[in-house]
Amino acid sequence: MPELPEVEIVRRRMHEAMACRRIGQVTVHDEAILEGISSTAIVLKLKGRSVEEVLRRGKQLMCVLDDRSVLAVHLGMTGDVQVHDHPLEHRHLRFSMKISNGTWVHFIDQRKFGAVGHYMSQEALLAAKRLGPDALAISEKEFSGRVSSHRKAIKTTLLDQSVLAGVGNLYSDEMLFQCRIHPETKADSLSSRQLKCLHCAMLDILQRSIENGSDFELLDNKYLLHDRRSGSKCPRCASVWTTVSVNGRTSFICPRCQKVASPRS
DNA sequence: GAGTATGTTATATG
DNA sequence: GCATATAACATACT
Repeated sequence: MPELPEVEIVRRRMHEAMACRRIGQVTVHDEAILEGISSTAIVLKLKGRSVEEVLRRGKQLMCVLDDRSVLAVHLGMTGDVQVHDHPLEHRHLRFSMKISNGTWVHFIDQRKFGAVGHYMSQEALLAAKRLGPDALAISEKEFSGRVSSHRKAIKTTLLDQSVLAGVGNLYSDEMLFQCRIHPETKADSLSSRQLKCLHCAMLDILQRSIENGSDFELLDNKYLLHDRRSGSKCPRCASVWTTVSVNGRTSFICPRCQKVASPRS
């Protein structure tokens, strides 16, 4: 589930549940999801602290505590955070916190690519993870500058969280489709018009997805994500989607609308 | 069994 | 050391 819009939805849920409240009991159900810290150590860091706010940079969630340190939560491929008024029995439950108003915040993650950690400050976290500017906050000028400074494929560049943070496999496909750019086009060969189009398409699809609760069925059918399945068709020219592997990730493209723009050298 | 999955990162290569 | 490419991580499903 989680690219920027899904993570933003989780952030709002966590902020609502935790902001201006105190963390009580902390339970690590599976130590494998902790990054660089032991169960006992993270419990000591969190228990009794109050949460000031829950922030997000790209796909990284950050609970800012009253000592300025940060509880970092990353959803990985299959992570989710649920708020309940009770403890939870769940096969994939990895981490839980009881909050001072009596609710519980539960981190669930089937595949365990997600992570929970603790950092001395937001800056320490952002530096350690080498996260670029957030995709919703980056200006067109900065987007164009950063993206076009790489010579690898545009798709790979958009997925590189140190270039900009938040875009994943599905949303990058959408942006490239909207702008009719082939995912293997070299990033540094894009025109300023194409870069501008990508920035615009990025904001559009990310914002729309947040508003829709990231339910792709609610998107207009001009979007690839509305029906991103093999066998279905490009809404512009009715060609059947093709898939191509870029950087080891499956990419959906329209074979007619998204031609390879740069000759391979 | 093979292939695939919305993410990140360690390791290899040039 | 840097930019880029690829494998690996854990688990479930088709």
